[in-house]
Amino acid sequence: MNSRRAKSDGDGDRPVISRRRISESTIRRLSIYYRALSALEGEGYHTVSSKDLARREKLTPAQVRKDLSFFGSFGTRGLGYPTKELKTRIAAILGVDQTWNVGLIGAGNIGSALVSYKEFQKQGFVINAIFDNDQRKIGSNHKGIVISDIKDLAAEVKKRNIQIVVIAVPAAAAQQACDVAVEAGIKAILNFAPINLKVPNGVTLRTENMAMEIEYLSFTLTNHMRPIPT
Amino acid sequence: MNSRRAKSDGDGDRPVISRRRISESTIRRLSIYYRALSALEGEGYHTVSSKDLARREKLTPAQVRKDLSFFGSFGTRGLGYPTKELKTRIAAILGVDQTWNVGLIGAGNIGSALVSYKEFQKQGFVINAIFDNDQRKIGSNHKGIVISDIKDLAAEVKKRNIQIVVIAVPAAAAQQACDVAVEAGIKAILNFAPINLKVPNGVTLRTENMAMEIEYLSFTLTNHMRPIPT
DNA sequence: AATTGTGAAATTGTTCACAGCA
DNA sequence: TGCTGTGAACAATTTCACAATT
Repeated sequence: MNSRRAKSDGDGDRPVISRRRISESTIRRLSIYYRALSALEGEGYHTVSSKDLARREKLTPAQVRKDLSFFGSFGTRGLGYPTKELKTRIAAILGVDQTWNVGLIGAGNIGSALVSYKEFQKQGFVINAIFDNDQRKIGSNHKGIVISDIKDLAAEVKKRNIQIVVIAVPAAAAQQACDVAVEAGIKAILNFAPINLKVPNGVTLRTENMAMEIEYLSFTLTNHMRPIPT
Repeated sequence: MNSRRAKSDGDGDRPVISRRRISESTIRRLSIYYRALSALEGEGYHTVSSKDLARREKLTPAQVRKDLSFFGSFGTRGLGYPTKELKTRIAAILGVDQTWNVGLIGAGNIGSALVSYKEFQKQGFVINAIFDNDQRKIGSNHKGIVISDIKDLAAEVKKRNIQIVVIAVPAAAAQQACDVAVEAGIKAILNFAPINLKVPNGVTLRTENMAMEIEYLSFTLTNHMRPIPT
């Protein structure tokens, strides 16, 4: 049943997920499936086929099945996937079946927007600490969260068991903020500054570069191109 | 020197850029090179090699050369690329050598943050219209830009020659906002709502999904994985 | 001596196509 | 019959490796 052939991945044992390295695109699509399943569940579908998911998200059915197959066999031949259960499984794979404590560095425009961003909260990402280096902001209260001095980051990370740090400071200050987070033992960083940060091995960094996306649009407009299907 | 050699798109001749389809990843990296070159120029480098660029952005030299080669031969063997000129060339390719008029739909948290986002302005993306459907917001002034009723979007698009629309409304309202933009003739849309929007052929849509990025982090933390190099 | 530009090779990712099951 | 799960075929992307050039 569980076609999981435990595999060794270098040396020791290796988990569930593996033998083959899961690609970044597969993980991204898992997020997509998760959101689609939430919607489908709300629409009353008890069962969903790879075709349904594919049509809804503009992918191919084979792609959906292949992605899911890396993690196990969740479907029933002839029937499809049980909506609710598949959603639960994907939530477990993505780790959104738990709460993550998130620290935010930077209480500026983007930072403020993120504190109110519903989608984070809905998925269990709870911002419970905000850091800044502006003395005028420190000590003040933002949506019920006190803004701390970035100097106290390590202490707060420990005290509040913060696992993820979001960087929302200007580009010039971003590497320093990143270093502070790494120094405090953080292993996952989401960066909104338009700059390539350096992190040591073992720390996962994702950079959300909004300028890059709008430049892509400008490229297609400039070159009269048909959009490259995403 | 607008090096844009007009091209027909389907049968006839094909431009500079092309004959081979430029991949999305190449375009993204062009944005990266552009930013790196701006920095290098500021640091006083007159010349830069593919190796320099690669090291700086954690890519391979071959990748840099291959990407650039799709658009022409900008370098000198033995020497490298002229920093300033390469930057100018890439700016022309990306279309950031001109000003783009951007309309923003949604005057909420994310929308407000975008209006103040320096990186957009720096690259020539000027938000000069804001739309909302909340009567309390309409008519008020946000950073010098009057908030208009979304009903007037088509008229404003025409009047202000708006070429790009940014959607920053809740997921439930996003498709409708998108339809309005498409109806007004917009060909490039940047969407911040966590939902897969439908657009007709000929319209380029990019979706910036912040939840997806943080879920990726949660995945790596959950699975004790080494980060997949980006 | 150094570095580009680029075919060819290697790798990675996607789609096909079909056996296996419900 | 319908749809999953998956190896094999195919396609796209990246890296290699080297001739060309300064």
